[in-house]
Amino acid sequence: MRPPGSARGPRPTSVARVPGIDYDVLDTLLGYALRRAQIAAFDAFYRATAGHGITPPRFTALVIVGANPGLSQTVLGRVLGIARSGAMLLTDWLVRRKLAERRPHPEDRRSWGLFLTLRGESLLADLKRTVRAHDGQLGGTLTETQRRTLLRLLRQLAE
Amino acid sequence: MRPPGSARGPRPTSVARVPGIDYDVLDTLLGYALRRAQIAAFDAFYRATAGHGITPPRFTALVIVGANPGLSQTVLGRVLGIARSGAMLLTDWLVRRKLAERRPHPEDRRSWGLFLTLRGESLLADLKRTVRAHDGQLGGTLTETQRRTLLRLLRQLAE
DNA sequence: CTTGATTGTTGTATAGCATTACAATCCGCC
DNA sequence: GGCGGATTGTAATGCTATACAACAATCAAG
Repeated sequence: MRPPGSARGPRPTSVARVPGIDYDVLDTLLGYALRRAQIAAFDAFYRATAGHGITPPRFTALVIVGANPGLSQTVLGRVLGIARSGAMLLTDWLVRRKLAERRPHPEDRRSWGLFLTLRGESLLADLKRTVRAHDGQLGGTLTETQRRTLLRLLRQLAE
Repeated sequence: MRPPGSARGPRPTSVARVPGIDYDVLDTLLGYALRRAQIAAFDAFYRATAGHGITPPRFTALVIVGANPGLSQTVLGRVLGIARSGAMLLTDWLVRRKLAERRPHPEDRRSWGLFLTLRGESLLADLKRTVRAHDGQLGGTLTETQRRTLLRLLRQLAE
């Protein structure tokens, strides 16, 4: 049984193929291959951040706030592709964990500037290391060249 | 206002990069590139299936049932990587839309065999065409060779 | 025939969003 | 300088897609 408030994070979905099943057209679709690959990536991410309650959007938020101190919640939401209300909930979570803080924006009294706390900086540094390590292992069977090719093609795909 | 039961499907998340933002380490992570690419792929899928209320898992379910008639809900769940209860809800949706039906399994009175209806077969044929077309356009700027390379690398990544 | 596993089902809970509405504030224009 | 429209954060509400646990019916193995 899971204590409701504990840092647990989501459970990774299985990526294993079921033997004896015909996957038909799915095997020719980029979209489906992307989904499977992303499940594997999520699995690696989950292992890297186990126990911290960190999810991909939360990690992204930490990185973005860390690299762009003082940005507003609205901008954070746009970066993450979520609504303002969602960006606020996400920020609430970071603030509650004392990883980030809202400071009054010097030039706009409607908005906050977001900053990492020392604790946030430190956690982010740790996370960057482990996430990068697990992301590297992700292409376990991929050579460094293949990895770079994949990265380039993915980026090109997303325009 | 959305009529609750209408076929509407989820809204695609934006994939656009926000100018003036430093994405820091994210740009070196396969996991992040995968996420962005998948958003683009989902967008293409959404356009392909607009108005049918079809989501990726539903499409996958249609394809799998179509190519493996008579399979059970439990197996369908395993293929999709979801719990049995979820597979049941998904099946309920297909049955309600008269796209699939449950027939008593000849050898196991606990389970159902899943089959597409004629309507399901026909919709699936349509969907395969449009989804494949949009999936092809997905790599708009990708050459056919690049597309095949990407597919191969993605498959290798997911083992 | 009994014991343990499996299947579908139901009920309950949760996370993660969206949508809408609102007050405070900003900005451009008269 | 003041007014109207846009923008910001926030709150309230709701939905969707999942999970998990518990249950009866059924199967399978000894």
